[in-house]
Amino acid sequence: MKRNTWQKEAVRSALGDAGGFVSAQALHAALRESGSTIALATVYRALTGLTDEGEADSLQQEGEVLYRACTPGSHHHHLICRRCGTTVEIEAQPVEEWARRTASEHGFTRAEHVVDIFGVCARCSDLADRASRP
Amino acid sequence: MKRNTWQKEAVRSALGDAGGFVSAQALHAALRESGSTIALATVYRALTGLTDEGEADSLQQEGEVLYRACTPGSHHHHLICRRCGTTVEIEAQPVEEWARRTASEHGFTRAEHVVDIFGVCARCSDLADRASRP
DNA sequence: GACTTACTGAGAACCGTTGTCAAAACGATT
DNA sequence: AATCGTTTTGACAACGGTTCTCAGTAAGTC
Repeated sequence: MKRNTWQKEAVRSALGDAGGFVSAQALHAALRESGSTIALATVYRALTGLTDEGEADSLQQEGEVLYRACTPGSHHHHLICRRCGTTVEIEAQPVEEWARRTASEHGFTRAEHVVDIFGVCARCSDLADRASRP
Repeated sequence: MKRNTWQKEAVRSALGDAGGFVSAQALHAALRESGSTIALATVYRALTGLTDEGEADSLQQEGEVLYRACTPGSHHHHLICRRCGTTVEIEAQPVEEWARRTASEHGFTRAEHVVDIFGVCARCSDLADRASRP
């Protein structure tokens, strides 16, 4: 039987607070920072659980996996700031259809797709501009 | 000055032969299999070089990086078989535009996107069907 | 409160990848 | 063809993120 522990709740909550995509290690550091004694392995386990249950999305970037609290049960994609990790959830029916059509046109079955946009958000763009042109 | 070695050529050629996305380790194994004495580190270095020069595309899957020989200088996406790695290059102008528009609508700049479709190709589907219903 | 058993913490282990450095070899030059 | 400066290679160590192991802890049940 599945049990509820303060550790799982702490990870869920910290992931929510993060607002964007964060690594397991960053999340662990943040939790320790705020006084928690949670172990790194537990953070990994909790994140895996959340992802399996559809409460979190994950993506790989530069050799590490990033996690984010996501609207459960909804299929969506992400617009992610490369600088600060801030993320916007996007739905795009036309892209869904395009993906399905493209796959079946080539005889592919059981198709899933990865559609993510990486950029620099308005706030980080501003900061960068001000830094380079003072 | 950049030099040409048989090792680089061997990697380029093996990557071409692979036909789909393969890992550095798999490529190294294949090369050794066919009698080459090339070192693993060299395969990694060659693949990094090819990717930098736009002769290969790469993507991350399950904690490892996969490489593929690609049409140089063309922006395209991939339709990849989860079973055998076979890959089809796809161009999709509407998706490009959608990505650009979505990013700018949310104030994001310097946007790049990742758009890949994973599925099971016709041949692998056939094989799976035959295996389960003999 | 006692019991069962899932979960946690600490560290070792794992695995893909990158760094190090002496030896090899490419390519320009003579 | 022999020499030379420099790039590249190969073998292995090191690295970093993630997973495994296992004894100890604690959630939920009776």
